[in-house]
Amino acid sequence: MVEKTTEVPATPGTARPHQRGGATFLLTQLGTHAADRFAARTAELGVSPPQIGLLWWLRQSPGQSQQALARQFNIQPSRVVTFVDELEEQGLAVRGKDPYDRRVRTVSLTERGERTIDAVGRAMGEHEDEITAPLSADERQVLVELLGRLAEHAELGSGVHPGYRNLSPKHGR
Amino acid sequence: MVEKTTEVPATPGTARPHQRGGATFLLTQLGTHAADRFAARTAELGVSPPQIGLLWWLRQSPGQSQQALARQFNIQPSRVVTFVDELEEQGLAVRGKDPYDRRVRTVSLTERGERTIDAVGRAMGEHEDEITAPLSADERQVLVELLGRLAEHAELGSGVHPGYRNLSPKHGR
DNA sequence: TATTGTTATACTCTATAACTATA
DNA sequence: TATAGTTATAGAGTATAACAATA
Repeated sequence: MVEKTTEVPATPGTARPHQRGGATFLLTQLGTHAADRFAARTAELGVSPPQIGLLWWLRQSPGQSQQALARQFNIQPSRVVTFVDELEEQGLAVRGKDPYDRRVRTVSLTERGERTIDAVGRAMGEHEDEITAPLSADERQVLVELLGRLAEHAELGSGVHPGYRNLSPKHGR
Repeated sequence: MVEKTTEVPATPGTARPHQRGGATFLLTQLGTHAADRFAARTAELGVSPPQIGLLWWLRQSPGQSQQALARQFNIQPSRVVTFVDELEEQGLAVRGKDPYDRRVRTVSLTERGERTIDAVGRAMGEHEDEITAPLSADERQVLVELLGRLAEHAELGSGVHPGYRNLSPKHGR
């Protein structure tokens, strides 16, 4: 797969009845919007949000094995293979060999991958500015503080990626 | 399809690099979490979030044609057929005939559908309380005010359902 | 000819299970 | 026997197109 669709898939799971006002409704609405806009912005750089997650992690922890990546993002090893295949085809990452264990394939960024993730970092800054544009600096700080307390209460780890959740322990049904 | 999985599907579109602090990251994280919890809570009532959207709308606007529902939620008419099929199988809604146009099938709630959507309404209240538990009443008001301004700036309509977005005008790719 | 509802088909994404090569 | 990587298969979910009945 050389190209990859970068739109956020239709997620009926986030549907909600018509109701304004509630903080949770606004959170769902804005969270979806923010993810959409981020995907649209970074699509111009040729990378999708899940790819970005991997690139970001590889920049600070290069040479990881694919198993380590699967554990880090809590996804199936077979998905890692697909993602890394894509990144290699796009020239953003390369697989290497572990000299001590010939089973493992290490993954590192190429120079182009470095440049791309740098550009993504700049896009993230612009994205943050775009989303929080109507707020003053003080108000942004208040918002971050309130949202941070909600996240802490929800026990969302600081580095938890909603897109990489493991769906195995299904609820309901 | 008698039963329906109610988990939020894996949405790599919401993935984000490891970064705390940013308001947009928190919004995505919390929005996803809120949608997950809502789906888990209402799964006990036997309905999924997209079904809830339809039931909610049908309560206040009963007897809608399926075409009207498709326009209202900005989804394909064929999806409406599937959703209404499910609701009928679960005994939550019934199709009727339009006496003036024999092509259209109207959709209305059954008594059981009414009771279910009432229960969903109560669950929404509990859900709101759960998510905003760590905030005082004043703080909740501030949060809603700030989020409301972000939503207004993003031009998100008050009744826009992120889960029912039409994906046709694709961006990127 | 256009519209409503429906069915059929294809495509994407993902989870699971098999398979290989090493250890 | 266990583990890393890979490939193959199957299952949701959804978009698109084709179709029948009616206007």
